[in-house]
Amino acid sequence: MATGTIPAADLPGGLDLQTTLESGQSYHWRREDGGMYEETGARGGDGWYATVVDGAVVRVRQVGGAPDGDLQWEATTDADPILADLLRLDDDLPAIRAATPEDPLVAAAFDAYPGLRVVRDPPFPTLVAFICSAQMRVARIHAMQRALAREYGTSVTFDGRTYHGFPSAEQLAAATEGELRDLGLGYRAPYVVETAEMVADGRSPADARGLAYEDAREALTEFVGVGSKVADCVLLFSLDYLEAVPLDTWIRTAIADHYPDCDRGSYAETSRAIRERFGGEYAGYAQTYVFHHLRTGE
DNA sequence: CGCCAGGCTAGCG
DNA sequence: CGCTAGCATGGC
Repeated sequence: MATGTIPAADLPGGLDLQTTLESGQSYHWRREDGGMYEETGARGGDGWYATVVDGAVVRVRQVGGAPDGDLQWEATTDADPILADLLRLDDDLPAIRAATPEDPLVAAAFDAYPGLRVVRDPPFPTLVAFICSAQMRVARIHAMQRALAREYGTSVTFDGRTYHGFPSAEQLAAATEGELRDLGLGYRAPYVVETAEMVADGRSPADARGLAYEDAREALTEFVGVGSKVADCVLLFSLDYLEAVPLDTWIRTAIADHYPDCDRGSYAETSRAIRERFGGEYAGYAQTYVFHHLRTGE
């Protein structure tokens, strides 16, 4: 078993591991202390989180408190580069904030969650998770992804425990709509099966990389169950488009309450307006802070 | 019981 | 183009 420590105090802006993993952007980590990602879950901070990437198990926790406490990890391989990638540890949070126009809501959101980072999750699992996210609460999206991993993913044993990787497109394409409905996916079940089949046939969501932002969003909507909002989530939380601002119910409420002039009617035009209001290049970062701030009730 | 949750698709004008 | 009905499920 490989182990290591990453001093979060050395990262620009630090890291809040729990908030980053439980703020509704990533659905591929599990808290090992039995926590269920309850919306009002206890904020311990000393719990382990685990994920499986390319067959490797990675377990990590933060000791000493966020945002400066050390990250301790245990894994089947060297997890330093994996964690740097998944948690975007190279992002310079103070520089990102400095590039974001400060208004009262944005300032309050940044102040409330120092060390919150946007994640960089693998493309296919992210695509499936956000197809499942339609009209669904965060805790239940987590439950769906756990069920998919348990039923269709490859199991890995590490340190005496069994972990389940998220299923590949081929594994998920072998599922039937009825099976996924039985797992509680509801009307999203056929979307997931059809998109898995598309990816198994060679069309990866990662192919959107390299396209201009709005072209990339259009390209992703070719997958079944993927509209503008889900496409923006995949672009922001997996494909490095930090300017993407997913317009979900919370952000639409924020626009109505705080930026009414940004409501231009259509998704595309409202998206442009709020993206500009949030400073363009890192607008998705501001969106992530505001989303979490509003959703946790302030 | 009604309402809501990180919306999308198909079908219409 | 834009607009809307219908769609599953569980928690409060």
